[in-house]
Amino acid sequence: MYIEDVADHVGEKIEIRGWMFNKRSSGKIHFLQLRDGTGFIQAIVEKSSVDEEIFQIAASLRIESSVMIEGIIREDKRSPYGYEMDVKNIEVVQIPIEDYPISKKDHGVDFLMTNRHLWLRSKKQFHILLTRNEIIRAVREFYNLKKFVLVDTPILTGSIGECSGEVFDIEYFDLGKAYLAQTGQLYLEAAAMALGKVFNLGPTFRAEKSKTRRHLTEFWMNEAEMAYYSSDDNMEFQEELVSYVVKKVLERASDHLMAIDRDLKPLEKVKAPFPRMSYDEAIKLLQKKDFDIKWGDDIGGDEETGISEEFDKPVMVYNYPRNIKAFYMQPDPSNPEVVLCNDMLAPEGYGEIIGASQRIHDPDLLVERIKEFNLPVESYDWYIDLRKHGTVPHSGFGMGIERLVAWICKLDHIREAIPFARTIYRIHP
RNA sequence: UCCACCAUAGCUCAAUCGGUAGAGCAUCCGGCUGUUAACCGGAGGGUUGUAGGUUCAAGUCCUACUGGUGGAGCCA
Repeated sequence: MYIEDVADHVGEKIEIRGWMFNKRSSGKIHFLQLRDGTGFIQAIVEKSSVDEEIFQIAASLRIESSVMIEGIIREDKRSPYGYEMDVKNIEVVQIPIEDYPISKKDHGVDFLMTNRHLWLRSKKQFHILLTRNEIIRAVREFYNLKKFVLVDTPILTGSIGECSGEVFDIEYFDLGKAYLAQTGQLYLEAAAMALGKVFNLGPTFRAEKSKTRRHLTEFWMNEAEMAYYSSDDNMEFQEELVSYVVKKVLERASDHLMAIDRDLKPLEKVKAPFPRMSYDEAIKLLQKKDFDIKWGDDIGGDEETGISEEFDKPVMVYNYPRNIKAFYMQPDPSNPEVVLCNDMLAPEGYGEIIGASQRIHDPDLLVERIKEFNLPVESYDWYIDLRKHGTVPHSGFGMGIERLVAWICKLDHIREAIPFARTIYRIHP
């Protein structure tokens, strides 16, 4: 029997198997706070209504004792959970052999991350992880609904993906260096030519020495690639995806969000269509707001916030200068200085959650651009080859799962959006 | 890689101008039949990150190092 189901068993004697995360005692009564992974409940042990032996066992329980407790479920308005259990029997699995390091008072970031394996048991982390679970479920659901095919892209790669940032490398038998994937995009482009509309969802790795609340060295990304999609089709699809995910999370996880004091009102406004703003317009807006920025500069974190605070929905900034974007992005036919791309900026200061573009489909242009970026043409042989066999315009994007979770849960830092965060100076636990 | 900040009890923090190291929580003992980070009384718990320097005297000032945190660049 799980705690989430107790409402259906009022008046019955049931057994809960879990952990005691807190205890309060008053000499002749113990209040045991229990957790079993599905919820929380308070179990009452009264000296006058149980055997002396059971009462003594309750007295001996320490924080995080693992227990199997039998009792009768009762509705009770005094309980924050609405239900309580009158204990009849306690079977101890283990009484902890060391003090539990995570106390009821505040802790620092360093200490909590060092104890991440235990920190996961805390209430806030419980609610965040269950919300993450619903977010990922909704993402997968949306792609299935839209008849996309899941294509799992490799994590070990030979050539370097975007060749932008730093990569992790490892020795790969007699073949020299292999690299941990920074993106599955190139592989999804190949798959889109076979299957039309494809997506992936998996870990990606960036060895950049970023130390901010928005960066991890290992993070989960959802990427999609659609044959015959223009940049406009791409943007329309992204706003549908994000609207769907937020809607489903509100349906299925609003209890978790409220438990961590997430105000639901801003999320309820997240419905397609989203506002769109060209890079040109964004620069003008930022200049009007006294940012020190000119046409051709990239839009940084503070600037992103400057733009997104103008709207109460995610905003899509499109068509950036070609020089500050990746080599594979399709130039705008009406203005070759910009490329057909877009970033989606989440509201409430959370910044970029999606990076997207239409990809170059012309083989000659692609080679030209690879050379322009001083990249080794040889390592892109199969990528270029795709353009020689029935090439078509196509578009796609990557969405950062942890950034999505951080925004939806309104977290201060992305490290709480993933069970075991990998940051530049931390790989343990 | 660069910039800024932090390091004192198991945890979170205090310690005035450089002058004998403190509190809450946790732990242990005792009390309490409705507690909600329970509460009340008592006890134990310290080479102030490491190494050097200035000084009659350093947790406090200076230098280096180590570890951590936030940010820039880069990105999801």
